[in-house]
Amino acid sequence: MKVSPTTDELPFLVLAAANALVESVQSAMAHAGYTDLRPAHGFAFVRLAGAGCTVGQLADHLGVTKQAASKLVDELARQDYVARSPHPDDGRAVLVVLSDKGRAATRAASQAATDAVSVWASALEPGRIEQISYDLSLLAGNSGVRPTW
Amino acid sequence: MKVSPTTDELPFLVLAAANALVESVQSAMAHAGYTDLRPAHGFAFVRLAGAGCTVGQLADHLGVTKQAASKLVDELARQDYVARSPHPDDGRAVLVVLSDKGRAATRAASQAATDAVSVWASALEPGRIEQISYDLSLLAGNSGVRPTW
DNA sequence: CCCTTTCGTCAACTAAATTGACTATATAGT
DNA sequence: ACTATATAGTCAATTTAGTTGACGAAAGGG
Repeated sequence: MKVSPTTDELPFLVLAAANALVESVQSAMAHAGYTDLRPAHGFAFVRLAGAGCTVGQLADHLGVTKQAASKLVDELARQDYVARSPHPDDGRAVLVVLSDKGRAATRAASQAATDAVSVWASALEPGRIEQISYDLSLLAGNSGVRPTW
Repeated sequence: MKVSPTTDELPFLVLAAANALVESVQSAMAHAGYTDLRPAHGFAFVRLAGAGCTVGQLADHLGVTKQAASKLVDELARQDYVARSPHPDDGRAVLVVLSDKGRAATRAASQAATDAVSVWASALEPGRIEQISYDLSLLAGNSGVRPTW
């Protein structure tokens, strides 16, 4: 099958764009004083926002084992970003919830991400963003946000 | 600043699209029998294709230390994907070049990536790909392809 | 020629995941 | 109600992919 030269570069562009985005958020967070948070923590916050979730659900979201998720929660709890609370419906389970500090960090990260794409969006023709969102959602399928590599 | 709901999801879409792409290539490679290669190796092949490069150049390309790159080359050499040859111009340097097997793997990976975006492209309106390439290149800036997280 | 820098590798250590084993709780079958 | 099995989470040991530090060999500039 014949493809345009552009098509060949596209995989690299998608990768590079994702990197640029994460680096931008990471840099903004570091600048805001959150030097003890890595991107993986940000991905966890996404799932924890709202009512929180169990360790197992967090593990599924991140695409790692329950043990790894448990360690991540340990870390975040030690730094006061989250708290473990007993699960109301299941005595075995642990409900992990964001603390005030955790919610503040989540807001900062979310804002940083929105800023990054806003700057980008302003460099594009109006309406292009909606197109791109739709197009990317086709490529994304049901993949999670967490890179497994 | 006010942003559309779409803008908020965009960061996740970009990440998910990148993941889907890498997973697709990885899966195709595994299916083709390359079960001993990880995405990091693929990123190395990109740089090695053509005349090859030194360990230091590879390290720069991958965004890791020279020591880490040296280990990666060890691994690839043990599996016969690359060979170390003396550098023609610099007695200290090592020129790392792809073997026949390495070139075959590189072609397979490249084809898998092209296939993935081709399938995607065929689901989009004609001409949209060129727009997306341009738009993504703005977001990508000069970021490399290798995630540092 | 030295003196300094650069290229690559060896070694030891670290970070973040894995697999395996175990306890406590929940749930299904009889 | 009682036993059997499955599930949630954690502890421990191991693996993996990277790091920092130290070094020898070759290059290059006073």
